[in-house]
Amino acid sequence: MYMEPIEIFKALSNESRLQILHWLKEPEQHFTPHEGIDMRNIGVCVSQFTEKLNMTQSTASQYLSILQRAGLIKTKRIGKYTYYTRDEDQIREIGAFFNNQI
Amino acid sequence: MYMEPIEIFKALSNESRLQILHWLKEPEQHFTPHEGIDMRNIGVCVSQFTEKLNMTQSTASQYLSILQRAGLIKTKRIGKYTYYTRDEDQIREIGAFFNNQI
DNA sequence: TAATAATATCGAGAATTATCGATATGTCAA
DNA sequence: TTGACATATCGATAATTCTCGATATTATTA
Repeated sequence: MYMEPIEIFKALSNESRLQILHWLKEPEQHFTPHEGIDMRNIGVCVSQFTEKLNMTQSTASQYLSILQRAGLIKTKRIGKYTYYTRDEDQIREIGAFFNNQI
Repeated sequence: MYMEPIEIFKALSNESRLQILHWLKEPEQHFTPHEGIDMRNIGVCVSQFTEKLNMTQSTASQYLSILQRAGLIKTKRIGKYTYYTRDEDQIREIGAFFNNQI
Protein backbone atom coordinates (compact mmCIF):
# COMPACT_ATOMS: atom_id res chain seq x y z
CA MET A 1 0.00 0.00 0.00
CA TYR A 2 1.49 3.28 -1.16
CA MET A 3 2.16 5.76 1.57
CA GLU A 4 4.04 9.01 1.48
CA PRO A 5 4.57 9.89 5.13
CA ILE A 6 5.68 13.44 4.49
CA GLU A 7 2.70 14.17 2.28
CA ILE A 8 0.46 12.69 4.96
CA PHE A 9 1.98 14.72 7.78
CA LYS A 10 1.76 17.88 5.69
CA ALA A 11 -1.88 17.20 5.00
CA LEU A 12 -2.43 16.86 8.74
CA SER A 13 -0.52 20.07 9.56
CA ASN A 14 -3.51 22.34 9.16
CA GLU A 15 -6.37 23.07 11.51
CA SER A 16 -9.06 23.14 8.84
CA ARG A 17 -8.00 19.84 7.36
CA LEU A 18 -7.94 18.18 10.78
CA GLN A 19 -11.38 19.64 11.28
CA ILE A 20 -12.62 18.03 8.07
CA LEU A 21 -11.32 14.63 9.15
CA HIS A 22 -12.95 15.11 12.52
CA TRP A 23 -16.32 16.10 11.09
CA LEU A 24 -16.24 13.07 8.84
CA LYS A 25 -16.00 10.74 11.80
CA GLU A 26 -19.62 11.53 12.64
CA PRO A 27 -21.00 13.38 9.68
CA GLU A 28 -24.60 13.26 10.85
CA GLN A 29 -23.56 15.31 13.89
CA HIS A 30 -22.20 18.10 11.75
CA PHE A 31 -24.08 18.15 8.45
CA THR A 32 -27.57 17.86 7.08
CA PRO A 33 -27.69 14.94 4.67
CA HIS A 34 -28.77 15.22 1.07
CA GLU A 35 -31.96 13.33 0.25
CA GLY A 36 -31.30 9.62 0.09
CA ILE A 37 -27.60 9.98 0.91
CA ASP A 38 -26.19 7.99 3.80
CA MET A 39 -23.37 10.30 4.82
CA ARG A 40 -21.57 7.49 6.64
CA ASN A 41 -21.16 5.56 3.44
CA ILE A 42 -21.38 8.08 0.65
CA GLY A 43 -19.98 11.13 2.36
CA VAL A 44 -20.30 14.88 2.50
CA CYS A 45 -20.06 17.20 -0.49
CA VAL A 46 -17.80 20.14 -1.14
CA SER A 47 -20.38 22.86 -0.58
CA GLN A 48 -21.26 21.44 2.81
CA PHE A 49 -17.63 21.70 3.86
CA THR A 50 -17.34 25.14 2.28
CA GLU A 51 -20.17 26.45 4.39
CA LYS A 52 -18.93 24.93 7.62
CA LEU A 53 -15.31 25.90 7.09
CA ASN A 54 -16.29 29.47 6.48
CA MET A 55 -13.82 29.64 3.63
CA THR A 56 -14.20 29.88 -0.11
CA GLN A 57 -15.30 26.99 -2.26
CA SER A 58 -11.90 27.10 -3.89
CA THR A 59 -10.07 26.56 -0.62
CA ALA A 60 -12.41 23.80 0.52
CA SER A 61 -11.97 21.96 -2.74
CA GLN A 62 -8.22 22.25 -2.54
CA TYR A 63 -8.08 21.05 1.06
CA LEU A 64 -10.17 18.03 0.15
CA SER A 65 -7.80 17.34 -2.70
CA ILE A 66 -4.82 17.47 -0.40
CA LEU A 67 -6.44 15.06 2.03
CA GLN A 68 -7.35 12.77 -0.81
CA ARG A 69 -3.89 12.75 -2.35
CA ALA A 70 -2.51 11.91 1.05
CA GLY A 71 -4.87 8.93 1.12
CA LEU A 72 -6.88 10.07 4.12
CA ILE A 73 -10.22 10.43 2.37
CA LYS A 74 -11.99 8.85 -0.59
CA THR A 75 -14.18 10.48 -3.15
CA LYS A 76 -17.32 9.49 -4.99
CA ARG A 77 -19.00 11.56 -7.66
CA ILE A 78 -22.80 11.33 -7.84
CA GLY A 79 -24.37 13.63 -10.35
CA LYS A 80 -23.09 17.10 -9.83
CA TYR A 81 -21.97 16.41 -6.29
CA THR A 82 -18.62 15.07 -5.15
CA TYR A 83 -18.86 13.28 -1.83
CA TYR A 84 -15.95 12.64 0.48
CA THR A 85 -15.59 10.06 3.24
CA ARG A 86 -12.72 9.03 5.44
CA ASP A 87 -10.60 6.19 4.16
CA GLU A 88 -10.64 4.26 7.40
CA ASP A 89 -8.47 1.42 6.10
CA GLN A 90 -5.79 3.82 5.04
CA ILE A 91 -6.05 5.83 8.25
CA ARG A 92 -5.58 2.63 10.21
CA GLU A 93 -2.53 1.84 8.08
CA ILE A 94 -1.09 5.23 8.80
CA GLY A 95 -1.61 4.71 12.52
CA ALA A 96 0.19 1.40 12.25
CA PHE A 97 2.95 3.01 10.23
CA PHE A 98 3.36 5.63 12.91
CA ASN A 99 3.54 3.06 15.67
CA ASN A 100 6.04 0.87 13.84
CA GLN A 101 8.18 3.26 11.87
CA ILE A 102 8.29 6.55 13.74
CA MET B 1 -0.72 14.98 28.65
CA TYR B 2 -0.33 18.29 26.85
CA MET B 3 -0.07 17.84 23.08
CA GLU B 4 -0.19 20.19 20.10
CA PRO B 5 -1.11 17.97 17.14
CA ILE B 6 -0.42 20.56 14.48
CA GLU B 7 2.99 21.35 15.87
CA ILE B 8 3.71 17.63 15.98
CA PHE B 9 2.60 17.01 12.40
CA LYS B 10 4.62 19.98 11.21
CA ALA B 11 7.68 18.67 12.95
CA LEU B 12 7.15 15.35 11.18
CA SER B 13 6.66 16.99 7.76
CA ASN B 14 10.33 17.07 6.92
CA GLU B 15 12.62 14.35 5.62
CA SER B 16 15.62 15.33 7.73
CA ARG B 17 13.63 15.43 10.93
CA LEU B 18 12.10 12.02 10.22
CA GLN B 19 15.63 10.84 9.57
CA ILE B 20 16.75 12.10 12.98
CA LEU B 21 13.93 10.23 14.71
CA HIS B 22 14.80 7.13 12.75
CA TRP B 23 18.51 7.30 13.57
CA LEU B 24 17.66 7.71 17.24
CA LYS B 25 15.79 4.42 17.27
CA GLU B 26 19.12 2.60 17.02
CA PRO B 27 21.77 5.21 17.62
CA GLU B 28 24.63 2.72 17.84
CA GLN B 29 23.92 1.71 14.25
CA HIS B 30 24.39 5.22 12.98
CA PHE B 31 26.78 7.04 15.30
CA THR B 32 30.05 6.52 17.13
CA PRO B 33 29.45 7.03 20.83
CA HIS B 34 31.31 9.51 22.95
CA GLU B 35 33.49 7.92 25.67
CA GLY B 36 31.37 6.68 28.50
CA ILE B 37 28.12 7.74 26.89
CA ASP B 38 25.39 5.17 26.45
CA MET B 39 23.66 6.59 23.40
CA ARG B 40 20.49 4.64 24.11
CA ASN B 41 20.03 6.45 27.40
CA ILE B 42 21.91 9.69 27.10
CA GLY B 43 21.59 10.36 23.40
CA VAL B 44 23.42 11.81 20.44
CA CYS B 45 24.86 15.30 20.29
CA VAL B 46 24.25 18.12 17.85
CA SER B 47 27.54 17.83 15.98
CA GLN B 48 26.97 14.15 15.34
CA PHE B 49 23.65 14.99 13.69
CA THR B 50 25.19 17.91 11.85
CA GLU B 51 27.77 15.67 10.25
CA LYS B 52 25.31 12.97 9.28
CA LEU B 53 22.66 15.35 8.00
CA ASN B 54 25.15 17.06 5.78
CA MET B 55 23.68 20.41 6.74
CA THR B 56 24.97 23.27 8.80
CA GLN B 57 25.20 23.18 12.56
CA SER B 58 22.62 25.94 12.65
CA THR B 59 20.06 23.89 10.77
CA ALA B 60 20.71 20.75 12.78
CA SER B 61 20.29 22.65 16.03
CA GLN B 62 17.04 24.21 14.84
CA TYR B 63 15.63 20.90 13.66
CA LEU B 64 16.39 19.33 17.00
CA SER B 65 14.66 22.25 18.67
CA ILE B 66 11.58 21.77 16.55
CA LEU B 67 11.43 18.08 17.40
CA GLN B 68 11.89 18.87 21.04
CA ARG B 69 9.21 21.54 21.16
CA ALA B 70 6.86 19.06 19.52
CA GLY B 71 7.67 16.65 22.35
CA LEU B 72 9.22 13.99 20.17
CA ILE B 73 12.71 14.10 21.67
CA LYS B 74 14.24 14.95 25.03
CA THR B 75 17.44 16.79 25.74
CA LYS B 76 20.20 16.48 28.31
CA ARG B 77 23.12 18.83 28.59
CA ILE B 78 26.40 17.28 29.77
CA GLY B 79 29.29 19.70 29.80
CA LYS B 80 29.50 21.40 26.47
CA TYR B 81 27.48 18.73 24.70
CA THR B 82 23.72 18.61 24.33
CA TYR B 83 22.44 15.08 23.87
CA TYR B 84 19.10 14.19 22.36
CA THR B 85 17.07 10.99 22.70
CA ARG B 86 13.62 10.00 21.58
CA ASP B 87 10.83 10.60 24.04
CA GLU B 88 9.32 7.16 23.69
CA ASP B 89 6.51 7.79 26.15
CA GLN B 90 5.40 10.86 24.29
CA ILE B 91 5.76 9.15 20.92
CA ARG B 92 3.55 6.35 22.15
CA GLU B 93 1.03 8.93 23.31
CA ILE B 94 1.04 10.53 19.92
CA GLY B 95 0.44 7.18 18.28
CA ALA B 96 -2.48 6.64 20.62
CA PHE B 97 -3.77 10.12 19.91
CA PHE B 98 -3.63 9.41 16.21
CA ASN B 99 -5.50 6.15 16.57
CA ASN B 100 -8.19 7.65 18.77
CA GLN B 101 -8.62 11.20 17.56
CA ILE B 102 -7.72 11.30 13.90
C1' DT C 1 41.76 34.83 32.18
C1' DA C 2 42.08 33.71 27.34
C1' DA C 3 41.44 30.49 23.74
C1' DT C 4 38.75 26.96 21.95
C1' DA C 5 34.91 23.94 21.13
C1' DA C 6 29.83 22.93 21.15
C1' DT C 7 25.51 24.80 20.86
C1' DA C 8 21.92 28.37 20.28
C1' DT C 9 20.06 32.29 18.18
C1' DC C 10 19.51 36.11 14.70
C1' DG C 11 18.65 37.99 10.22
C1' DA C 12 17.97 37.09 5.46
C1' DG C 13 16.76 35.11 0.84
C1' DA C 14 14.61 31.22 -1.51
C1' DA C 15 11.05 27.89 -1.53
C1' DT C 16 6.64 26.32 -0.12
C1' DT C 17 1.94 26.83 1.72
C1' DA C 18 -2.49 29.36 2.65
C1' DT C 19 -6.04 31.52 0.74
C1' DC C 20 -8.46 34.21 -2.30
C1' DG C 21 -11.12 35.72 -6.68
C1' DA C 22 -11.86 34.54 -11.32
C1' DT C 23 -12.70 31.21 -14.56
C1' DA C 24 -13.08 26.60 -16.60
C1' DT C 25 -15.32 22.09 -16.53
C1' DG C 26 -18.92 18.84 -15.65
C1' DT C 27 -23.81 17.68 -14.83
C1' DC C 28 -28.69 18.15 -14.59
C1' DA C 29 -33.12 20.04 -15.95
C1' DA C 30 -36.00 22.96 -18.75
C1' DT D 1 -29.06 23.56 -26.38
C1' DT D 2 -29.10 26.74 -22.68
C1' DG D 3 -29.09 28.06 -17.84
C1' DA D 4 -28.01 27.12 -13.35
C1' DC D 5 -25.35 24.78 -10.01
C1' DA D 6 -21.41 22.07 -8.06
C1' DT D 7 -16.77 21.35 -8.38
C1' DA D 8 -12.01 21.93 -10.05
C1' DT D 9 -8.28 24.58 -11.52
C1' DC D 10 -5.48 28.89 -12.42
C1' DG D 11 -2.96 32.92 -11.12
C1' DA D 12 -1.75 35.96 -7.50
C1' DT D 13 -0.39 37.74 -2.94
C1' DA D 14 0.56 37.09 1.96
C1' DA D 15 2.29 34.09 5.34
C1' DT D 16 5.21 30.40 6.73
C1' DT D 17 9.10 27.22 6.35
C1' DC D 18 13.79 25.97 4.83
C1' DT D 19 18.36 26.80 5.09
C1' DC D 20 22.27 29.39 5.38
C1' DG D 21 26.16 32.43 7.32
C1' DA D 22 27.28 35.26 11.10
C1' DT D 23 27.35 35.93 15.80
C1' DA D 24 26.18 35.19 20.71
C1' DT D 25 26.29 32.02 24.59
C1' DT D 26 27.94 28.35 27.45
C1' DA D 27 31.36 25.20 29.10
C1' DT D 28 36.18 23.33 29.10
C1' DT D 29 40.87 23.69 29.37
C1' DA D 30 45.48 25.80 28.91
